[in-house]
Amino acid sequence: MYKKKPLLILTGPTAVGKTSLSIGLAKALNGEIISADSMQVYRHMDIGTAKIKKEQMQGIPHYLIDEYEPFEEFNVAVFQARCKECIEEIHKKGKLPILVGGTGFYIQSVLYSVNFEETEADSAYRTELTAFAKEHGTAALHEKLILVDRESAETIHPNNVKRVIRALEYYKQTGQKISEHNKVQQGKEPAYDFRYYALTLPREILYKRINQRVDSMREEGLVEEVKKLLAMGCKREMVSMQGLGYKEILSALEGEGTLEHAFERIKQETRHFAKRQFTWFKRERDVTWIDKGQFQSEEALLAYCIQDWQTHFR
RNA sequence: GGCGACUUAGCCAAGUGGUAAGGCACGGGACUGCAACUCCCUGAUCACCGGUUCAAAUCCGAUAGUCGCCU
Repeated sequence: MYKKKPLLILTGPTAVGKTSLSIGLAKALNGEIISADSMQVYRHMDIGTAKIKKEQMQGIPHYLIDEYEPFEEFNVAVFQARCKECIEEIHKKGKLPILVGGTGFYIQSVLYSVNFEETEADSAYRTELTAFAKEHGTAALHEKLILVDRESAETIHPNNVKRVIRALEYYKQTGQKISEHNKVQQGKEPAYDFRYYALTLPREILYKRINQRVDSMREEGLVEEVKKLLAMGCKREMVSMQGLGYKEILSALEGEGTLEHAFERIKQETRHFAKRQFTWFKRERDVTWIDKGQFQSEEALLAYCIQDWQTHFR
């Protein structure tokens, strides 16, 4: 029995096979799926995000997929709020919410209930600081941070302009140090009876799968998809267009290099992304690793997961 | 068979006498409102042998491999 509300989390690097496993889990455990993916929330971005298709869902309800337009703003705070709503809704139905996706940052935000309420993105201030960094250099920007929040300044590398700006923004809006805020948030305990599964595969196999996936994206018409997005008015600067596969095709279409080259880059950068995901999940506490390579078949893998879940929350 | 060029880390590539730039890849790491983002860290003794020199990746000779041209 559960002491708190149950939550099953399934993650892992891109292209390990989260999607297919998630369907099996949902069916077996009477669950519904919430996507924890920063790109699949956008409509019209199907091929490049390897979004699950309607048929594949097999009737299992999916949340946070196709919920926003590519030009809408979406971020962790929005995700967290929406995700919590979905979890509640699913619980109300007496079903198990299954959070599936590769955006570790998003998963963290809901599992540990990181508090985002107080502040809001201040785009004017952000652009102002970005311009400042461009003019006076990253070191000068970093010095501003040293003045208000020495601790953050020590952790954030001066070249990491984005993070430096966020820390400054936080200070401007709240009058407090983001390092203090983070310290408080880090100590939080999960509000759920959860299991946090991270699927993994040997590097070489994963990389091969990534390459194949990118090839099939090309065959399925990723280029056409990007052209459509362009026709809809999507611009390079939009967060959605920074997605892997989109930014590369976009720049090829705008005359920077060939499509051939673009697809090579997509493969390369997807591998890098997978590596970053490993780094993230490795240091995340409470993760249960599941090496897919250990199992003879999908079924065996699924059976193992189901059993693990049930032995923890019988 | 002859002539010529080339041979620097997994790849690309600077360096032409004073003790090995850089880029990419691989690997590792950070990350608490842009996160599929952004950022950080990490490698060689210069094909091989011999010689010249206080000192050679850099000069000379031999060997091997690669490429080009010639008969």
